[in-house]
Amino acid sequence: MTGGGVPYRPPADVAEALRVQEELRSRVDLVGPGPTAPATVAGLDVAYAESGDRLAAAVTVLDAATLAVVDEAVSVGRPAFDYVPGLFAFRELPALLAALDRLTVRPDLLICDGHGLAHPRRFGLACHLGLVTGLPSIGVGKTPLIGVWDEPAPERGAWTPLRDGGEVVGRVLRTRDGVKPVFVSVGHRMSLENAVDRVLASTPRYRLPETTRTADRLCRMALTEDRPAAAPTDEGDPAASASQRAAAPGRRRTRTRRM
DNA sequence: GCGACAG
DNA sequence: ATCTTGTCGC
Repeated sequence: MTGGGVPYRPPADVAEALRVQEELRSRVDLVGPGPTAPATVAGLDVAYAESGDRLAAAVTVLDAATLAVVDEAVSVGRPAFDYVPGLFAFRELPALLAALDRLTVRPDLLICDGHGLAHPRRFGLACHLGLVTGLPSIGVGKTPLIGVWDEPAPERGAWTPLRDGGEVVGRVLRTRDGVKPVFVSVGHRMSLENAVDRVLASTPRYRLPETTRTADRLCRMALTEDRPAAAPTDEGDPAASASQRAAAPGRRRTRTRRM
């Protein structure tokens, strides 16, 4: 599933990570325009354990028309890099790529949980993921990383340009009446206009795209199901036995793999 | 120099 | 990201 793009190279330190971004940024396709009527759309998200030393990455593939989940995969592992704003992708990419590798279908579009072009070096997670997979990708951030903008009108579909250093790097988009807007930017092989259309098409009811929501639920569940055995509990404690039941490694229809 | 800073 | 209590609204 990962094939088709540039090989992923894990950086050893911050200096190397910065070099990788500077080198790859020019290879991003900012023309697109990308699929206008994709058959499938994938959502990607990562959940962390409280300790912060474990994470689960999930990919869900949805029928773009019905938004029903048609495929999904998870990968459990450890953060691959320290969290540094701007270098965030190196932390989650290995796990996300492992999950993508386990899909049985190659999605037509990737909707990422994080920014694309709206990044200090114009190479956020969505760009990196698009380039490595070779797939069209969009970045949808819940909070800003860079840029200035005006508040969009309160109606769903309203937007204002997100600007940084004199250039438009994305759009601040209202996906639902009266809710906090999201930050949409191009990842790879997509036009900004089409990216916004695809985000709205995958956001029929809630603030975030259904793709992101299904992936979010999946990785959270994987983190719980794959957790080490719980400490001994009292026999008659209903709450304790309930939590054990939930954490018990039972049925698992999703392809999960430890990294 | 000081603060901000995707998840 | 994750930890958190209540609260407002459909």
